Amino acid sequence: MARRTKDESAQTRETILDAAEIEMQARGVSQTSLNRIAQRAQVTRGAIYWHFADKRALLEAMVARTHLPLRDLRECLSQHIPGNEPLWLLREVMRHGLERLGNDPRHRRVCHIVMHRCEVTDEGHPADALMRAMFEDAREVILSLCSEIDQLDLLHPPLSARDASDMVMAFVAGHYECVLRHPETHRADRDWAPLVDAALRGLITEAAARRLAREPAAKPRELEPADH
Amino acid sequence: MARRTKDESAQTRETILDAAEIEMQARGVSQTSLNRIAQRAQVTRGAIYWHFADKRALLEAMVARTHLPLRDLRECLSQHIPGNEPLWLLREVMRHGLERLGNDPRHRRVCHIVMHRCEVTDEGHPADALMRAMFEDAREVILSLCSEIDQLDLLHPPLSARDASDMVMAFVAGHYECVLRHPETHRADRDWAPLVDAALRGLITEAAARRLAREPAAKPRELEPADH
DNA sequence: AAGTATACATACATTCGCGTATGTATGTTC
DNA sequence: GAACATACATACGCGAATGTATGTATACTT
Repeated sequence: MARRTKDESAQTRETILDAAEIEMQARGVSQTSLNRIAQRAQVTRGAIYWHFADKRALLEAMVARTHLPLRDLRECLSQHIPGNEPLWLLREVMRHGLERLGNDPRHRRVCHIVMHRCEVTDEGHPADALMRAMFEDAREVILSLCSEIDQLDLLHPPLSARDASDMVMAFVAGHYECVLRHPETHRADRDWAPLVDAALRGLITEAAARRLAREPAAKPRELEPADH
Repeated sequence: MARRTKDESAQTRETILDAAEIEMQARGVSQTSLNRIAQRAQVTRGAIYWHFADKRALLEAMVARTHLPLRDLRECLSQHIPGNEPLWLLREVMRHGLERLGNDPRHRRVCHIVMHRCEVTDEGHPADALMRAMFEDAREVILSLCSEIDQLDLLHPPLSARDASDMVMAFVAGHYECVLRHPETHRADRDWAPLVDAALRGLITEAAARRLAREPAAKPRELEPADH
């Protein structure tokens, strides 16, 4: 068989990406041959080389398919925070970032691959560049929120906005690490709210913490995962 | 040349491990051929196969060379905590775990390799088993400390000992992640004390937090990195 | 209805790294 | 000092994965 219709071709492309996700999650990127991916996708390597230049491009497409810039998340969430207060916004961003681990299996798989199933080299792996882009994107949003919080004098001394940002980044990254690498002991579908509150509580003044505890944030509507 | 003396042989072994550390950190485990390691160590692959069964065994030896069980760290630190109070002990464990990133370059390199330069497969990479062992070892110590803290009624409601343990693990893992993966923005030689205090502050009651703030823990003597 | 571009499948050449088998010179033992 | 074990170096065979070149049937264009 050959020359399917355009829709079917696009479908083939998705099938290949799905197969790559599953195989790479199980065996690691470098241990997953294009042949294995082709077999799972019920095609030959020829099809893969038709749609993607090489394994690197395949990986990039895989990540791009699920990548939701945090900037957009902030935009979206900010519409649901009364008064747009940065502390409440930050709480929602953190909570949503962690809940996505349990809600969005594709995000979870891709993060798993990019974080643990893929070697980083000094010349820069394809996925590494994307990791860094995502990290920088998140850091920019979080640092700006922390700066706003700092300007409201809500940070617990002697913490700076930069310190708070580092803490939040490490908090999220650490829980991603635990959940993805040790799923048997760390479940993703837990209630993250108490942990987010505990993390924030350490960063802000006692007064701010008490206000935060009194006002459990309004739950925003569910966000649809980025389809692109 | 052949048949060096026993000391020289041991020296060769160390040289190979050093070379493996450097190469694997730069290129990733699977992208580092034994040939490259041999070249850097000024030997041939024959020498490597004499000292190690295969690449897996080489990696294991590399990790074993720097692995310091957290259990031992706790033992060691507990001698310097007056009254052996679990909250202060936990603070020292966290602080020391992070400071080791800046102090012990070998530990830092090996952690970098095991966390980011090495693919995890489902059947279990050699380094993965060691990662899990280290993680479990740390979790056991930290969870037991959190349980003690919980029994003293120092945990902020509604947190359980398990919650607190998860938070501490994520805190440390997250900062390891940030420092190792993004060294240009996250330095390891910073002062970790304020961040450790902030993390703990969110986990414990306000009263306990105030007591902790009043008593900056006695700095224990430096620990020598695990040799052998 | 014919021609062309598309969407693959098939076949081939090349490279590369691993493991092992074997060679060899030197320390060590008796 | 002869025999043996050690600590490597050298050489070989192998499989596996990659990239490319080519074949081919079908959709789309005119």
